[in-house]
Amino acid sequence: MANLKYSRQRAAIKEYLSHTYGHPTADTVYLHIRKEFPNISLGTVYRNLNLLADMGEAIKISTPEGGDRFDGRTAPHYHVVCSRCSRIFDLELDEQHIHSVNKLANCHFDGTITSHSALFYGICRECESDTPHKTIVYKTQNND
Amino acid sequence: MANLKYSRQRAAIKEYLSHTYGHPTADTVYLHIRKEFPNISLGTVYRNLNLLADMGEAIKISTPEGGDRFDGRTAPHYHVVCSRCSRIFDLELDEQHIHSVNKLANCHFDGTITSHSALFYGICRECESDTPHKTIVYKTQNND
DNA sequence: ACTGATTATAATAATTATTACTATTATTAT
DNA sequence: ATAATAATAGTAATAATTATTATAATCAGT
Repeated sequence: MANLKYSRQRAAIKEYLSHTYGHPTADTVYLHIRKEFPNISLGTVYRNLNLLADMGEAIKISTPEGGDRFDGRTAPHYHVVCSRCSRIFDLELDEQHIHSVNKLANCHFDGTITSHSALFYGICRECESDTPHKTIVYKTQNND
Repeated sequence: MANLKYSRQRAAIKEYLSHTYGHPTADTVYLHIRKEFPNISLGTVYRNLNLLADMGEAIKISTPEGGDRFDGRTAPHYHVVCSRCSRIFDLELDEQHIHSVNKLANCHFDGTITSHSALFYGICRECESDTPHKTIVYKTQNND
């Protein structure tokens, strides 16, 4: 197996991830780390983000729109993506609930389930406030 | 508003989606539809898959590895991706459970939650049985 | 059925997101 | 300090998806 060697770039990326709550894309991480390492390359950012995710020191979030996002908070938790502003928020749920869902899923699957991720869709408070009089389409049953 | 016009290509795509359980990628759909429409273009497949998803007549599934997948089964349900063969399976769960999770999430989010998707990770029965020497399945696999 | 308006298509080009390659540099064990 | 090895920057390449455009299919009104 490849032996892991320390690098200041990776340390900076991990440090940045652990202090931001914005669930940044690789490109966003790149733009921030460049302040400290002006010559860092985007490939290095990608490699280290994936490395951290593989080691369980970060989480990779895939959404139907846009590129993958990364989260330095590794304790199991869910995410909400706002359908208006596309920002991603943490959902504060009992961790016990997440484990029980894994168990429940295991009972209904022919194989072995190890983990899961959940992505919720909705409108964040800020976006709700921005357009208070707009018809809320997502709550109607029929679309026309 | 854009008026939707019938197209035989879109009808064939929807028909194919509703009869396959393989959660195909756009490329897989393309390869199948080409049997009936040898001149169909991949762009047409993408446009119609996204159109169907936007209309709620299909579901788009994003996974950390590989391209998006599509599912003609629109009733709320979860998915399991096998970490070995990368195939995606439906998870048979009580639909009531899915609704209750939305409610629970709403109580813990500052905003309004409308829906969610969940992707489980694990090993399918087939891969569990096959032990060490497993065929490598690439992300562009053709499964139906 | 014919005509015109509009949408969809095929073919291709372009874009976006990500990974691969390689010569050089940084880290670490001896 | 030296040597071995992993990581990096810079760049090229790939994969997935979207945009463009001229032509064809659909459909509403005669």
